[in-house]
Amino acid sequence: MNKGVILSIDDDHDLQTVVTEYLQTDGYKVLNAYDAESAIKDVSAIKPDVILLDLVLPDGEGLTLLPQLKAVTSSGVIVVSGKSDTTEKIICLEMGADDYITKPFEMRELSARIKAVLRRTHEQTPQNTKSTETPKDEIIEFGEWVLDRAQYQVLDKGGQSLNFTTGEFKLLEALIEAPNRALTRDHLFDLTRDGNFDSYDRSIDIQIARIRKKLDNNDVIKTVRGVGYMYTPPK
Amino acid sequence: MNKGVILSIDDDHDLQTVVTEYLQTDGYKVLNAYDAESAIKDVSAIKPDVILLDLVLPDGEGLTLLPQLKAVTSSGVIVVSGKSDTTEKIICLEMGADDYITKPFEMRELSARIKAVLRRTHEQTPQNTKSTETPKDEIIEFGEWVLDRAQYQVLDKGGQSLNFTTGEFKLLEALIEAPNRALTRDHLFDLTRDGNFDSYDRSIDIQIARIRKKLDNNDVIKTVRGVGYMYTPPK
DNA sequence: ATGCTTTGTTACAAATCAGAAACAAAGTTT
DNA sequence: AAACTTTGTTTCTGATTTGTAACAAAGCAT
Repeated sequence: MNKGVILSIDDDHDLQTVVTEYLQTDGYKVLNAYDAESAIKDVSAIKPDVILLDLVLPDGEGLTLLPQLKAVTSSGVIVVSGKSDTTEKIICLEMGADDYITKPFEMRELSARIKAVLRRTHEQTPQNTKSTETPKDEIIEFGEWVLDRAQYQVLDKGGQSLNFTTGEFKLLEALIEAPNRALTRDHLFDLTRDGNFDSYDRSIDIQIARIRKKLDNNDVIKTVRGVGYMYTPPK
Repeated sequence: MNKGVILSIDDDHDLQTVVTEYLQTDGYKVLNAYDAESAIKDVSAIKPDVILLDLVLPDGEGLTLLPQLKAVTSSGVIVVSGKSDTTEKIICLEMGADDYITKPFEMRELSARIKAVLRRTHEQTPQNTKSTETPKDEIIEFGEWVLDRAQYQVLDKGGQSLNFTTGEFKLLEALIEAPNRALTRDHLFDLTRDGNFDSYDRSIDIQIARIRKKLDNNDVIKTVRGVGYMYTPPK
């Protein structure tokens, strides 16, 4: 079985080995590149289905490689980065990356993401049905607001931006993705940031308060005492 | 808070001690096993949420234990190994391990991985005590009421919330999950809170009384004299 | 019945929880 | 470096939740 061709561009040979072996047993053909120059060559030669791009490359910034790659091929690109920095993530996604994964990651997660990217990139090109269809909702409307995932923004229906910070955005997104379900602070913490949650941490509470304020103190986010918070679709 | 039950299978008693103490202060219940035989017994008896499996065990290879464990339970398994060998790691993951950690490791890392595994395994099987019923038993109807686990609420059939506190909710949930079975106060205490139950503690009684009141003094919760309480499905 | 034990009820006190505000720390931009 | 943004900490406060104590009621045995 060949599920697809993957080009892994990474300076870190150990990681390369692990990733390659795993993905091969998982049914993919895997090719390796260790620097930008050979990567570009490989890409135009073989047109892989998915490209794994580590941002730390020997011959310069991997970030500059991203647009070059997108120029030569329509492959899906998953950026691999050591930083779990959200702004970098956004930059990458804006530059055309299809997904973003931070080290250290688990092979299964990588595999799942590859599968997802493959599905998305292949959905766009099978015949000409309707190219307007998006696999995942980029925009979620709720009440008088709109959550725009493409731009990481929350807007009111007039199109006015509500100046959500990234942290606030992610938290709201996490809540909205599980409507009518009470999520613990611990869980919300997990979903929106790295690190460990300890029970005296009130930061989620604060952020909820800030979100509520920006949403005009509407009660879309209910507090579930002793548990956490819950989003309830308005109207 | 009880975040979950962990079974640590390890020959190395010193490591066991350190790990156990740390995880307990971290909010988990931790059980120990020192060889394959007792491990299997323990697993089928208690169905832990996560299993820590050290590959070096006295009575043979721990690796052969892995599939046996997966056969008896759906617990997440984290393999602990002295070798940082990648192929071994892959083998473990292919055999069904959910994660892999190499010695020496930091407690915080272990904790983070446990949390991640818990999250994943619980996403797959959300509270599946009865595996024969619907996979998502988020809502349990009983008599004229509904127990909604997603929202941590008890409602009447009209959809009106009965304002259960989280403590009351958990207690009712514990009872309902074991219908027609008398549960001791001790057990109920264990199921719903942390700390030690002492025999003069009447708090369970009080909470039962409050639940009954909110359920309109119906007799869904029967008292079993000298033992504790029992939920009997109405109608 | 008569004690004795167990459970239910009530009132009250203690503990816990979440919101708000003010402030501090960290990260960005200029 | 200075100004600004974003995020987290601390403290205070009111409200809810929970536990304790005392007593009443019910169950059980003789």
